[in-house]
Amino acid sequence: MAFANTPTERELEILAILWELGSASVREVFDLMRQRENIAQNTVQTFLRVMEEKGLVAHETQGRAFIYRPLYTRQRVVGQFVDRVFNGAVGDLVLQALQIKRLSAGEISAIEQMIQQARQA
Amino acid sequence: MAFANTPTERELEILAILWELGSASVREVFDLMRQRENIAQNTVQTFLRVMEEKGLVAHETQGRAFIYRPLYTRQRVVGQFVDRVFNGAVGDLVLQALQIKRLSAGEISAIEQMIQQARQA
DNA sequence: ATTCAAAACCTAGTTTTCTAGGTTATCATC
DNA sequence: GATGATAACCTAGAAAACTAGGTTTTGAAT
Repeated sequence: MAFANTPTERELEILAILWELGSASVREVFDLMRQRENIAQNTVQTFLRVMEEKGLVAHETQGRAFIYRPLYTRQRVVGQFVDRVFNGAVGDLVLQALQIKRLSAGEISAIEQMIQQARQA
Repeated sequence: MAFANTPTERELEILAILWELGSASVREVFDLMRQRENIAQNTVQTFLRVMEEKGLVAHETQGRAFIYRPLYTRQRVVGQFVDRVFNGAVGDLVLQALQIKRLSAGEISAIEQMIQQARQA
Protein backbone atom coordinates (compact mmCIF):
# COMPACT_ATOMS: atom_id res chain seq x y z
CA MET A 1 0.00 0.00 0.00
CA ALA A 2 0.97 3.60 -0.62
CA PHE A 3 3.24 2.33 -3.34
CA ALA A 4 2.01 4.10 -6.37
CA ASN A 5 0.52 1.55 -8.63
CA THR A 6 1.26 2.35 -12.24
CA PRO A 7 -1.48 4.50 -13.77
CA THR A 8 -3.97 3.26 -16.33
CA GLU A 9 -4.72 5.11 -19.54
CA ARG A 10 -7.50 7.20 -18.05
CA GLU A 11 -5.54 7.89 -14.94
CA LEU A 12 -2.66 9.09 -17.02
CA GLU A 13 -4.93 11.52 -18.80
CA ILE A 14 -6.05 12.93 -15.48
CA LEU A 15 -2.51 13.10 -14.18
CA ALA A 16 -1.52 15.03 -17.28
CA ILE A 17 -4.10 17.65 -16.43
CA LEU A 18 -2.88 17.90 -12.87
CA TRP A 19 0.71 18.24 -14.04
CA GLU A 20 -0.41 21.05 -16.27
CA LEU A 21 -2.40 22.89 -13.63
CA GLY A 22 -0.33 22.03 -10.62
CA SER A 23 -3.47 21.21 -8.69
CA ALA A 24 -7.16 21.31 -9.41
CA SER A 25 -10.65 20.53 -8.17
CA VAL A 26 -12.74 17.73 -9.63
CA ARG A 27 -14.74 20.37 -11.40
CA GLU A 28 -11.72 21.90 -13.05
CA VAL A 29 -10.43 18.56 -14.26
CA PHE A 30 -13.88 17.70 -15.51
CA ASP A 31 -14.24 21.00 -17.38
CA LEU A 32 -11.05 20.34 -19.30
CA MET A 33 -11.93 16.76 -20.11
CA ARG A 34 -15.44 17.49 -21.31
CA GLN A 35 -14.02 19.79 -23.96
CA ARG A 36 -12.47 16.86 -25.75
CA GLU A 37 -14.74 13.97 -24.86
CA ASN A 38 -17.99 12.83 -23.44
CA ILE A 39 -17.63 12.11 -19.78
CA ALA A 40 -19.57 12.62 -16.56
CA GLN A 41 -18.27 14.60 -13.65
CA ASN A 42 -18.98 11.62 -11.40
CA THR A 43 -16.63 9.53 -13.47
CA VAL A 44 -13.84 11.99 -12.96
CA GLN A 45 -14.57 12.16 -9.28
CA THR A 46 -14.50 8.40 -8.93
CA PHE A 47 -11.21 8.25 -10.72
CA LEU A 48 -9.64 10.82 -8.47
CA ARG A 49 -10.89 9.06 -5.37
CA VAL A 50 -9.49 5.73 -6.53
CA MET A 51 -6.28 7.35 -7.66
CA GLU A 52 -5.83 8.70 -4.19
CA GLU A 53 -6.21 5.21 -2.74
CA LYS A 54 -3.53 4.09 -5.14
CA GLY A 55 -1.26 6.90 -4.08
CA LEU A 56 -1.25 8.61 -7.46
CA VAL A 57 -2.70 11.87 -6.13
CA ALA A 58 -3.46 13.57 -2.84
CA HIS A 59 -6.04 16.15 -1.92
CA GLU A 60 -6.71 18.88 0.53
CA THR A 61 -10.04 20.46 1.25
CA GLN A 62 -10.89 23.98 0.18
CA GLY A 63 -14.38 24.96 1.24
CA ARG A 64 -16.52 21.98 0.28
CA ALA A 65 -14.33 20.95 -2.62
CA PHE A 66 -11.32 18.66 -2.80
CA ILE A 67 -8.25 20.09 -4.45
CA TYR A 68 -6.14 17.34 -5.93
CA ARG A 69 -2.46 17.42 -6.73
CA PRO A 70 -0.38 14.80 -8.48
CA LEU A 71 2.00 12.62 -6.50
CA TYR A 72 3.06 10.40 -9.34
CA THR A 73 5.57 12.33 -11.41
CA ARG A 74 6.11 12.76 -15.12
CA GLN A 75 9.62 11.60 -14.47
CA ARG A 76 8.38 8.21 -13.40
CA VAL A 77 6.08 7.92 -16.35
CA VAL A 78 8.89 8.76 -18.72
CA GLY A 79 11.13 6.29 -16.96
CA GLN A 80 8.65 3.51 -17.43
CA PHE A 81 8.04 4.50 -20.99
CA VAL A 82 11.70 4.38 -21.89
CA ASP A 83 11.98 0.97 -20.30
CA ARG A 84 9.01 -0.40 -22.13
CA VAL A 85 9.57 1.04 -25.53
CA PHE A 86 13.33 1.54 -25.72
CA ASN A 87 14.48 -1.12 -23.37
CA GLY A 88 15.89 1.58 -21.14
CA ALA A 89 17.89 3.37 -23.81
CA VAL A 90 17.25 6.99 -22.92
CA GLY A 91 19.43 8.23 -25.75
CA ASP A 92 17.27 6.45 -28.29
CA LEU A 93 14.17 8.05 -26.87
CA VAL A 94 15.73 11.48 -27.10
CA LEU A 95 16.76 10.87 -30.67
CA GLN A 96 13.27 9.79 -31.65
CA ALA A 97 11.75 12.71 -29.83
CA LEU A 98 14.00 15.19 -31.57
CA GLN A 99 12.82 13.88 -34.91
CA ILE A 100 9.20 14.53 -34.18
CA LYS A 101 9.06 18.20 -34.98
CA ARG A 102 10.87 21.48 -34.99
CA LEU A 103 11.70 22.87 -31.62
CA SER A 104 11.66 26.50 -30.68
CA ALA A 105 14.97 28.31 -30.15
CA GLY A 106 14.27 28.39 -26.44
CA GLU A 107 13.70 24.67 -26.29
CA ILE A 108 16.87 23.98 -28.20
CA SER A 109 19.07 26.02 -25.92
CA ALA A 110 17.46 24.51 -22.84
CA ILE A 111 18.34 21.12 -24.21
CA GLU A 112 21.86 22.22 -25.01
CA GLN A 113 22.38 23.37 -21.46
CA MET A 114 21.10 20.06 -20.26
CA ILE A 115 23.59 18.31 -22.45
CA GLN A 116 26.44 20.44 -21.18
CA GLN A 117 25.62 19.27 -17.71
CA ALA A 118 25.35 15.67 -18.83
CA ARG A 119 28.69 15.90 -20.54
CA GLN A 120 30.44 17.16 -17.44
CA ALA A 121 28.93 14.90 -14.80
CA MET B 1 -9.65 -1.18 -40.81
CA ALA B 2 -6.06 -0.86 -41.96
CA PHE B 3 -5.82 2.21 -39.79
CA ALA B 4 -3.55 1.19 -37.04
CA ASN B 5 -5.53 1.28 -33.90
CA THR B 6 -3.43 2.47 -31.02
CA PRO B 7 -1.77 -0.47 -29.23
CA THR B 8 -2.75 -1.68 -25.77
CA GLU B 9 -0.25 -2.35 -23.04
CA ARG B 10 0.35 -5.95 -23.98
CA GLU B 11 0.51 -5.12 -27.65
CA LEU B 12 3.10 -2.50 -26.93
CA GLU B 13 5.19 -5.05 -25.12
CA ILE B 14 5.08 -7.31 -28.15
CA LEU B 15 5.82 -4.47 -30.51
CA ALA B 16 8.85 -3.60 -28.43
CA ILE B 17 10.19 -7.08 -28.99
CA LEU B 18 9.60 -6.85 -32.71
CA TRP B 19 11.32 -3.48 -32.85
CA GLU B 20 14.25 -5.04 -31.12
CA LEU B 21 14.47 -8.11 -33.31
CA GLY B 22 13.29 -6.58 -36.55
CA SER B 23 11.03 -9.54 -37.12
CA ALA B 24 10.27 -12.76 -35.30
CA SER B 25 8.15 -15.89 -35.14
CA VAL B 26 5.53 -16.41 -32.48
CA ARG B 27 7.89 -18.81 -30.81
CA GLU B 28 10.69 -16.29 -30.63
CA VAL B 29 8.46 -13.62 -29.16
CA PHE B 30 7.08 -16.13 -26.70
CA ASP B 31 10.54 -17.26 -25.63
CA LEU B 32 11.51 -13.72 -24.74
CA MET B 33 8.30 -13.00 -22.89
CA ARG B 34 8.34 -16.17 -20.82
CA GLN B 35 11.68 -15.16 -19.37
CA ARG B 36 10.08 -12.28 -17.54
CA GLU B 37 6.53 -13.45 -16.97
CA ASN B 38 4.10 -16.29 -16.97
CA ILE B 39 2.36 -16.51 -20.29
CA ALA B 40 1.23 -19.17 -22.73
CA GLN B 41 2.43 -19.37 -26.30
CA ASN B 42 -1.18 -19.41 -27.43
CA THR B 43 -1.71 -16.07 -25.81
CA VAL B 44 1.14 -14.57 -27.73
CA GLN B 45 -0.12 -16.09 -30.94
CA THR B 46 -3.60 -14.73 -30.40
CA PHE B 47 -2.19 -11.31 -29.77
CA LEU B 48 -0.17 -11.34 -32.94
CA ARG B 49 -3.14 -12.49 -34.98
CA VAL B 50 -5.34 -9.75 -33.59
CA MET B 51 -2.58 -7.20 -33.95
CA GLU B 52 -2.37 -8.06 -37.60
CA GLU B 53 -6.10 -7.43 -38.01
CA LYS B 54 -5.55 -4.06 -36.40
CA GLY B 55 -2.71 -3.29 -38.75
CA LEU B 56 -0.07 -3.16 -36.05
CA VAL B 57 2.00 -5.97 -37.56
CA ALA B 58 2.23 -8.03 -40.74
CA HIS B 59 3.48 -11.52 -41.33
CA GLU B 60 4.96 -13.67 -44.01
CA THR B 61 5.21 -17.42 -43.97
CA GLN B 62 8.48 -19.23 -43.52
CA GLY B 63 8.04 -22.97 -43.54
CA ARG B 64 5.08 -23.58 -41.29
CA ALA B 65 5.69 -20.56 -39.13
CA PHE B 66 4.55 -16.98 -39.43
CA ILE B 67 7.25 -14.39 -39.23
CA TYR B 68 5.87 -11.14 -37.91
CA ARG B 69 7.25 -7.68 -38.38
CA PRO B 70 6.07 -4.43 -36.83
CA LEU B 71 4.15 -1.92 -38.91
CA TYR B 72 3.39 0.48 -36.14
CA THR B 73 6.50 2.52 -35.45
CA ARG B 74 8.24 3.66 -32.33
CA GLN B 75 7.98 7.12 -33.77
CA ARG B 76 4.20 6.98 -33.58
CA VAL B 77 4.26 5.66 -30.07
CA VAL B 78 6.56 8.44 -28.99
CA GLY B 79 4.38 10.96 -30.75
CA GLN B 80 1.31 9.81 -28.89
CA PHE B 81 3.18 9.72 -25.66
CA VAL B 82 4.37 13.27 -25.96
CA ASP B 83 0.84 14.37 -26.75
CA ARG B 84 -0.63 12.56 -23.81
CA VAL B 85 1.92 13.33 -21.18
CA PHE B 86 3.46 16.62 -22.31
CA ASN B 87 0.61 18.06 -24.23
CA GLY B 88 2.72 17.90 -27.35
CA ALA B 89 5.73 19.68 -25.92
CA VAL B 90 8.56 17.62 -27.35
CA GLY B 91 11.17 19.81 -25.72
CA ASP B 92 9.78 19.04 -22.29
CA LEU B 93 9.93 15.34 -22.98
CA VAL B 94 13.55 15.62 -24.04
CA LEU B 95 14.39 17.57 -20.92
CA GLN B 96 12.78 15.00 -18.69
CA ALA B 97 14.45 12.18 -20.55
CA LEU B 98 17.85 13.77 -20.21
CA GLN B 99 17.40 13.91 -16.46
CA ILE B 100 16.77 10.21 -16.13
CA LYS B 101 20.31 9.02 -16.15
CA ARG B 102 23.79 9.59 -17.43
CA LEU B 103 24.23 9.10 -21.11
CA SER B 104 27.26 7.61 -22.79
CA ALA B 105 29.61 9.91 -24.70
CA GLY B 106 28.34 8.40 -27.94
CA GLU B 107 24.74 9.10 -27.07
CA ILE B 108 25.54 12.66 -26.14
CA SER B 109 27.27 13.46 -29.40
CA ALA B 110 24.50 11.80 -31.40
CA ILE B 111 22.06 14.06 -29.65
CA GLU B 112 24.23 17.10 -30.26
CA GLN B 113 24.31 16.38 -33.96
CA MET B 114 20.57 16.05 -33.93
CA ILE B 115 20.31 19.42 -32.29
CA GLN B 116 22.60 21.03 -34.83
CA GLN B 117 20.21 19.88 -37.50
CA ALA B 118 17.21 21.11 -35.55
CA ARG B 119 18.84 24.48 -35.10
CA GLN B 120 19.44 24.95 -38.78
CA ALA B 121 16.12 23.76 -40.21
C1' DA C 1 -0.11 -42.96 -46.51
C1' DT C 2 0.44 -42.81 -41.52
C1' DT C 3 2.25 -40.82 -37.62
C1' DC C 4 3.92 -37.17 -34.99
C1' DA C 5 5.13 -32.66 -33.65
C1' DA C 6 4.68 -27.91 -34.15
C1' DA C 7 1.97 -24.19 -35.59
C1' DA C 8 -2.27 -21.67 -36.50
C1' DC C 9 -7.23 -20.99 -35.51
C1' DC C 10 -11.34 -20.54 -32.82
C1' DT C 11 -13.69 -19.46 -28.89
C1' DA C 12 -15.20 -18.86 -24.37
C1' DG C 13 -14.12 -17.41 -20.15
C1' DT C 14 -11.68 -14.13 -16.52
C1' DT C 15 -9.90 -10.00 -15.08
C1' DT C 16 -9.26 -5.20 -15.31
C1' DT C 17 -10.73 -0.79 -16.51
C1' DC C 18 -14.10 2.44 -17.18
C1' DT C 19 -18.59 4.56 -16.45
C1' DA C 20 -22.16 7.08 -14.30
C1' DG C 21 -26.60 6.66 -11.65
C1' DG C 22 -28.61 7.16 -7.13
C1' DT C 23 -27.62 8.51 -2.35
C1' DT C 24 -25.75 11.05 1.30
C1' DA C 25 -23.28 14.96 3.27
C1' DT C 26 -22.19 19.88 3.49
C1' DC C 27 -22.96 24.59 3.54
C1' DA C 28 -24.89 28.94 2.26
C1' DT C 29 -29.35 31.55 2.04
C1' DC C 30 -33.78 32.55 3.31
C1' DG D 1 -34.31 25.10 10.68
C1' DA D 2 -36.06 24.44 5.81
C1' DT D 3 -34.51 24.74 0.93
C1' DG D 4 -31.54 24.39 -2.71
C1' DA D 5 -27.29 23.72 -4.82
C1' DT D 6 -22.92 21.58 -5.10
C1' DA D 7 -19.84 18.09 -3.84
C1' DA D 8 -18.41 13.57 -2.21
C1' DC D 9 -19.50 8.56 -1.64
C1' DC D 10 -21.14 4.05 -2.90
C1' DT D 11 -22.17 0.69 -6.02
C1' DA D 12 -23.29 -2.10 -9.80
C1' DG D 13 -23.07 -2.79 -14.51
C1' DA D 14 -20.77 -2.27 -19.26
C1' DA D 15 -16.84 -2.37 -22.06
C1' DA D 16 -12.24 -3.52 -23.12
C1' DA D 17 -8.23 -6.19 -22.49
C1' DC D 18 -6.20 -10.35 -21.53
C1' DT D 19 -5.76 -15.38 -21.26
C1' DA D 20 -5.24 -19.98 -22.67
C1' DG D 21 -7.70 -24.51 -23.61
C1' DG D 22 -9.26 -27.49 -27.26
C1' DT D 23 -9.36 -28.19 -32.30
C1' DT D 24 -7.68 -28.16 -36.81
C1' DT D 25 -4.06 -27.75 -40.15
C1' DT D 26 0.44 -28.46 -41.91
C1' DG D 27 4.48 -30.66 -43.24
C1' DA D 28 8.37 -33.56 -42.25
C1' DA D 29 9.85 -38.29 -41.12
C1' DT D 30 8.89 -43.05 -41.13
